[in-house]
Parts: sequence; C-alpha cells; structure tokens
Amino acid sequence: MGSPLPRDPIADAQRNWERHGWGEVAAPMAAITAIMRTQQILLARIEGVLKPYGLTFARYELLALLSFARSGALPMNKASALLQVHPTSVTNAVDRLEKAALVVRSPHPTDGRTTLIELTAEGRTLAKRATTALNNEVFGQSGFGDEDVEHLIRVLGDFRKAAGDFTDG
Amino acid sequence: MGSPLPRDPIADAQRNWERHGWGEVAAPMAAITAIMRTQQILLARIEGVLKPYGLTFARYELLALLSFARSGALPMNKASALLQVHPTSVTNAVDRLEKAALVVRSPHPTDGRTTLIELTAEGRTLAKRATTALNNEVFGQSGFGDEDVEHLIRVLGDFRKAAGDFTDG
DNA sequence: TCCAAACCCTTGGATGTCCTAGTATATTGC
DNA sequence: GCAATATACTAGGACATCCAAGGGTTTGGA
Repeated sequence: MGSPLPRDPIADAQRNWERHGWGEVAAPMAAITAIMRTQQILLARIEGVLKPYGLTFARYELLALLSFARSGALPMNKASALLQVHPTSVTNAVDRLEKAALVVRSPHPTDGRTTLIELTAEGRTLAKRATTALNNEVFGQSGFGDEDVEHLIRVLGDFRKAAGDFTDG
Repeated sequence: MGSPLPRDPIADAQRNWERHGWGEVAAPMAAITAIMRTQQILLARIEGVLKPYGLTFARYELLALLSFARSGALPMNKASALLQVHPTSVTNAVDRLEKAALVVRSPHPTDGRTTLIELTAEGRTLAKRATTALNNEVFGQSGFGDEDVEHLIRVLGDFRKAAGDFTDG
C-alpha cells in the first residue's frame, strides 16, 4: 500500500504528544496505536494467505471454531459469543459460508429460536487446509520471539480479562 | 455485545491447536489472536469516547494528524502514507470531515494532481477537545502497566519495522 | 392459563477498509 | 517537443463491523 516511511509515524506521534504537554499519556497512546497498526498488518497477512481458499478471516474463524466442536455444529449465538463479535456479523459470515456450501443452517432440535450452524464435509476439509496454510505462513513466521509471545499472551490476556471478556483464571 | 465468558476463548483455542498437533505454532497463534481481540476492544472504547464529538477514529486520526502539521494542512497522499491506510480511505474520511466543515480541500499551489487537506478553525478546536477526551478516558486509563507499555512499544515497533512500515531507528 | 419479558436471528443502514479502474496532471526519456 | 511512464485522487464494488428494529419462540410469574 506504500513504501516504508523514513521515520516511525507512531514514534513521531508520541513525540508530538509529549511536546504538547501530554507526556503522561504519550506512551500508552503509542502502545495502543501500535496495537492498532499491528493488527492491521497481521490481518492483511492472514487475508492474503486465505484468499486462495476463498475465505476471509471472519469466515475462517467461524469454520475453525466449528471444526473444533465435537459435533461440528454450534448455535449461532454460541458462535457469536465465542468469536466475540456481534450476532449480525455471524449472520453475515454464515450467509456467505452457506452460499459456498461450507456450512449448513439447521433448526435446533428443542429450541425453535435457535439455529445451528453445521460444517459440511467440504467445509471441514477446507478448514483443515486453511489452518495448515495459516500455521505455516503466518503463525509459524510471526516474527515475534518466544519470550515476546509469552509476554504478549500474558499482558493482553490480563487486559482482555479486565475488559470483561472472560472470568476464569 | 455479550456478557463475560466463563473461560478465555483464546486460551481454549491455543489448547485446541496443541491438541491437534500444532503445538509449535499454538503460542504465536494465541498472541496474534489476542492482538486482534485487543484492537477490537480498544477501538470500541475509542469510538465510544469520540461519538459525542461526532467523530470516528478514522476521522479523528486525520484531524489529529493535521493539527500537528505546522500549516494545519497536508496533501492527501501524505496523510495516506502517515496514517498507513489506503488512499481511498483518506478520500472517504475527508469527504465526511469536509461535510462537517472540519476540513477543507484546496488545490496544491504547484502540483495540479495534489489536493491539500486543511484544518478549519472548528476542526482545530474539535481536534483539541477530542484529544483531551481520549487522553483522559482511554490513554490515561489503558490498564497497561508502565513496564508493559514500554515492552509493547518495543516489541510491536520491531514488528512494524520488520513488516516494512518504516526504516529508521 | 396466559401475557409480559427475555431471547434468537435477520433485515436495513451507517462506517471503514481494501481493490480495481478511470481521469487528470507531472515527469522522463528519446 | 512529444510520447510513454509515473503519480494523485476518486468512483464503484466487495466485505466486515456495529446499531436499531422487527418478527418468531420460550420462559416465568400472576
């Protein structure tokens, strides 16, 4: 999207914050901005790997989630909760995955309000292949050192817990 | 969007990865997923603070960038490069900011291809107020410890540099 | 029993991001 | 000097996310 900048724009922003009397919060601002930008970079990498499989990250996440469910099926609201996205986002993803014959909607056996999302055989196969690709091309080459990975997991885990994502250990 | 889950879904995913023979990359996968989720949480907080000002994060970032430019004006392509987003995203943001009378488009004095984005007086005032709000309500209460902030800045800075964001430091 | 409140999913609308073209202006090279 | 190439912005389209609202189903208390 662009060639490398001569200077780190986030470091510049941090300096600007300090220069304008916001030294107290300049560092957290820089850290948060860096998280936003890193997410952008990672998402682009992931989408690039998934593209040949006809998947986006949102759809892949849903496929992967289903593939780890014993029955290969989950209620939409369960998927929404586990993926931590709005229910309408799941509706959207399921619409497209269903059109691609990777999942099927089926009625819940006992609760008429609930819709189950079920992995098809092709869906399961594609999930496996896409996972292998992501593991090899993204997660296996993240560029983060082992210690940094552990640190990120811990720090961001604490943050997510404090933000109310989950309640356990 | 949902109440807290009983268990950390990312930790669960990491266990699933290990259980399926991907132990080698399970930790980086968890770290990357945590970054994605953290970005989502932070963005929601930021958008929540900006909403009363009629701004989104994308528009705020552009206003803030302009407010730090000496002349209060920047070429669109410069803004695109510094914000590290696609040129069309800047076009989109400028369209809306201009409609809100916070910026003005003006022709570049010597290059007919280039359009300058210029902060209006209202734009500058709103940028200040929004920055104060963000500093007080988000950056000043990030929930990250000082050491963790420094670590994030360093680790993510290295990552961004390796990803080709910039070449200095 | 029965109706109100709670819950589940979908539709429609607003935003943002990117990509692919298309138009206009500059620059370069012969 | 002029054609070919490069650069800058914008229009249109595909996706994703969220919110607000609507219609169907369950649950629970009067």
